[in-house]
Amino acid sequence: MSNPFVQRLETLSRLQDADVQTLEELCKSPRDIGAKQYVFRESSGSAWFPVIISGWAARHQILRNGGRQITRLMLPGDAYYFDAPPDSALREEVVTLSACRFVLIAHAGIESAIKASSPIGEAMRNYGRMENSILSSMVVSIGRRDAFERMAYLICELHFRLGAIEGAIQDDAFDFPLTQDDFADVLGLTPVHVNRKLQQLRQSGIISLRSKRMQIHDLAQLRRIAGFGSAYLTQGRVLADRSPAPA
Amino acid sequence: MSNPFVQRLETLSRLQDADVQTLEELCKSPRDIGAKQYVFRESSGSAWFPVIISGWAARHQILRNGGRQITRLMLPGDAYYFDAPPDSALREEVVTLSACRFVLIAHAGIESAIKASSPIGEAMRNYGRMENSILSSMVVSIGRRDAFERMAYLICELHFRLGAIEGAIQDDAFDFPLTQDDFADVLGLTPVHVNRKLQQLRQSGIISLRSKRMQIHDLAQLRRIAGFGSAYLTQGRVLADRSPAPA
DNA sequence: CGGAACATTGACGATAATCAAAGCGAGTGG
DNA sequence: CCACTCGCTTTGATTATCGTCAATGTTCCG
Repeated sequence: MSNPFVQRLETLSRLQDADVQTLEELCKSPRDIGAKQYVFRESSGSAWFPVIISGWAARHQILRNGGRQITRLMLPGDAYYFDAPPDSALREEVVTLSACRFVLIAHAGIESAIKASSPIGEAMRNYGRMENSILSSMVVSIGRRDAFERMAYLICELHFRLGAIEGAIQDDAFDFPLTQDDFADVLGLTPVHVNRKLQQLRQSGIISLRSKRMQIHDLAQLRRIAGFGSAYLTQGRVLADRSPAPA
Repeated sequence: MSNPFVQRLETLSRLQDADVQTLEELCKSPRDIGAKQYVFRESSGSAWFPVIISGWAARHQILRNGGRQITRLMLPGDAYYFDAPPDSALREEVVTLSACRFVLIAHAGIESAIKASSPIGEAMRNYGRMENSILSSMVVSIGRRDAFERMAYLICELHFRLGAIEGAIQDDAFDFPLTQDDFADVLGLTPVHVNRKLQQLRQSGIISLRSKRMQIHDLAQLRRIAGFGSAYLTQGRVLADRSPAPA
């Protein structure tokens, strides 16, 4: 089985064999770690960034009042490359949500790889685009979808993202290591509310979730509920047209 | 007055004079456009990306039910470079919120600039980092802060971002072209609720806002309310330590 | 002056949070 | 092997933040 991070970058840009070689080189000496461990924190400095090889992790922020918001679920092949710049006050942590295997890649290492090969640079920029677009969709979900739709959306997103990872999905079922507390912290809800909405999804026969295994029974309906894959573009005119925007 | 986009990139990486030259070249022939106009939409294709030179714009998504969520306020110097990849179902639009001047930069143009000069590539990656970190903080705000704190946070963020743009802030006051409807669509609230929380901020003497001009009277308190600039790192152990995470 | 867009206010309703307790299940130690 | 425990899930009762609906006011502009 090949490295999911390298595999990911291959889908994001047309890499040469030499590029793949270089990247594989950067990913050797992986480490294993249990659930609920910190992979990356302030004390790690910013000389390396983590890449998840297997298992799930999350970026999160903790607030004064003890509130916690997960800003990004990290699946195999995901990196914390586009973290806040070193001088930023905002620095997120990376925690494992299940047992994980990960590597730390030196920023210097990837920098010189980028300098040496522009497809790698392009792949990293495209990776950034992807992250950005996921983050945007989270903003939309949390900002404008109710709890039920939001949960449906996240499940759709995970199903979609895992689909790109070989062996992660079998017959619309996949491992789902999140506790309901974690789930709540992704969705911006309370665990209690998550529990209730989860029941609702189960009782509708759309999914089942038992012992950390998510089975989607009715993907089409799940997507309909979530409004997944259908960002609606407003009716309107093209660039620099001075007509008023639609209501 | 120099180009705010080039200026921005200069702060993000150590550019050579030649780099600045190249970038200025890419930014010639700006266009002017009124408020509530589309700067970028599906029909524009993805050959160019817009950069705001003056005025405010926004990236947003529209949902089936008519809901709208702004995912990013774009201030002078902001680009829509890190948009969703061309094959993504998710494509956001860019609308102006005030009269704007902007340029369209060809992706091909910036690509070759990046190929020719690695500091430009680094600057663009750092720009992506910045976007990413703002998006993350939006997720945290919308997910875990109540309406009052959230509004305070956004004002702090804008004050901070505008501070990097020369001439944008005078004595903690700045132009604020958003209607309460726009404001609501950034915050994930209803206009009515925005109105009420705005009153609350005004009556506390912390800000005033009249005729599209925001004046911050008590920045320190605003930041306290928002929890701005204080991402709390959890207590815990360093990398790959197998000790349990704190509760 | 008239109109349209925007802001404000009030009454009411609904979604989600809070508080609290009980149930379940997997791993541990006696 | 069974009781125990700890973490997680489930349920109920209550509260509150925020949304909805609707009307009135205000400002800006042609």
